[in-house]
Amino acid sequence: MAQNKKQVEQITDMEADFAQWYTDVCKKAELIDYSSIKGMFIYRPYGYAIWENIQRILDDAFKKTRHENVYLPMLIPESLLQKEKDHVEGFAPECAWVTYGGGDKLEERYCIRPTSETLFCEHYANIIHSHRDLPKLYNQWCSVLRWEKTSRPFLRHREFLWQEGHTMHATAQQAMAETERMFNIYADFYKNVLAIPVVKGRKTDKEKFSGAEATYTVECMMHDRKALQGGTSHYFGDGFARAFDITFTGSDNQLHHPFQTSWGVSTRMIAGIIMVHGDNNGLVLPPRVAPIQVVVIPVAQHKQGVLAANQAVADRLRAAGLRVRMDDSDQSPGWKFAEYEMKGVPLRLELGPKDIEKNQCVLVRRDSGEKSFVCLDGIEEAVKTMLDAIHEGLYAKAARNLEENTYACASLEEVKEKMAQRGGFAKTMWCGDEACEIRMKEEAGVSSRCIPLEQEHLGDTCAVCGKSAKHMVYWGVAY
RNA sequence: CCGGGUAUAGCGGAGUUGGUACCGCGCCACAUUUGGGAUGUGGAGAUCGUGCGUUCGAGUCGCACUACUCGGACCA
Repeated sequence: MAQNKKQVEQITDMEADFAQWYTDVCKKAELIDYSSIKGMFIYRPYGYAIWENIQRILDDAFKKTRHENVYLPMLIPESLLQKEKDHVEGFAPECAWVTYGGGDKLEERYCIRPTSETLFCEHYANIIHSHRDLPKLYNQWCSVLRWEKTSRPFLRHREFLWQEGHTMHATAQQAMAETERMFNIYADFYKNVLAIPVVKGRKTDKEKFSGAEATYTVECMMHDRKALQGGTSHYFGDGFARAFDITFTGSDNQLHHPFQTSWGVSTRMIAGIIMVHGDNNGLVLPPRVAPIQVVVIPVAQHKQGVLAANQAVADRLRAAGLRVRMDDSDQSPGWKFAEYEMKGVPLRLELGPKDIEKNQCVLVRRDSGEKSFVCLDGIEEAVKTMLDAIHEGLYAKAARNLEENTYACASLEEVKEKMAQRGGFAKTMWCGDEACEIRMKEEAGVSSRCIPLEQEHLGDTCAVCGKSAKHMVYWGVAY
């Protein structure tokens, strides 16, 4: 049987070519397919199911914090987009435009939304009149379009799926609290659902969202030690409210501008899952978003009673609330083992005649390959316990990668040298000057990832210019 | 957007000095199998990425375009 190994579609080793490994996993785990337009990807059922699980869990969290879902138009008139100067400068270069309606050229062209701040503002201006109308806590699940020059599955699409929360508040303090609250929901989601450790921090002015006063970010480290921005939460102050003339009458009977936030995560999260947890056998999915948590594989399924026994176990696990697939197709067991490993199913349950005799089954963990014989009595609890253990194991492994590849540097020279050797995150002191940030990019090839909330005192002077330091900053090469 | 590479059946490849295409896997049928990608026999599947051009004749030569891919620049 081993001789047939070469007949199987292989995944490039990540050590040999990480980018190629990533592309192979996306295609071979059947997450994605290409369409005929560059950067426009097809989310296949297995890939989309991951997104559905992410959506469901996040949406529950949003609802618990009293957010409401809405749906706004996909087209934005050019004049509306241009109302906030920084915002339009940030997004106009990558907009796609609709210029014809039917056979007629339009009087004004419409941008296909790259993000919906302007639409939300236009709407909020109509519906917010009194302090009693606040806060407004809206969220939208939709796709957005940005005409990217280069594209890669999940990492950079021209059209991608996301959620964008847009909220309005009576005071700056309330808006700031909302920015932090959603930021924390993202960080918790990464840890508790995706098993991905994050660095929580604030973006520098250079890196923050076009039009925002402050941008908070969760930064993740991939297996190749490059950074991926996992989600952002923005505080807008009242800048947009002023630009869009949104006002409300306060309890003091005076007219005020409300304060605003926006926050979002996208299908890019899936890229993070792949590159944090995956290995040379393919995808490794964290159990809480895995479309299939347990795959049940009958062994010697032609034999009397085997299928029925497998069906019974699968039914019991489903009844216990688990996502289960039983594969009774006529492929050989070995083929199925390899197939579901490539697809990253966290746990495999094998059940054959010998097991049935002993009232047991075989459980095999995807993350470690560890195999154990487990009694069928109480199998539901055993499986749940093991899925939790897998989650913890994945998190611990990713946390180790993050920790081992984050290091302090005292000078630009040191950042340059260490970054070339090992990548990862370099942490240094920084004066707060954009010029130093630009030099860091030009000479060491890294951008500032964030100013971590948890600051460390590494010294008194900026690693670039030697002037008095204001913050400790993380630097890295980002996707 | 800049630079390198690639495009032949679902996938991976071969295709000579230009003559309408071959192999392995996969797919379909049947039989034997079934605890790590099973075996045999038979069968189906391609206007060679798209468009122009050269030629009696183009998978093969030329030009353009598109897409993929790697690197860089740009960008949330």
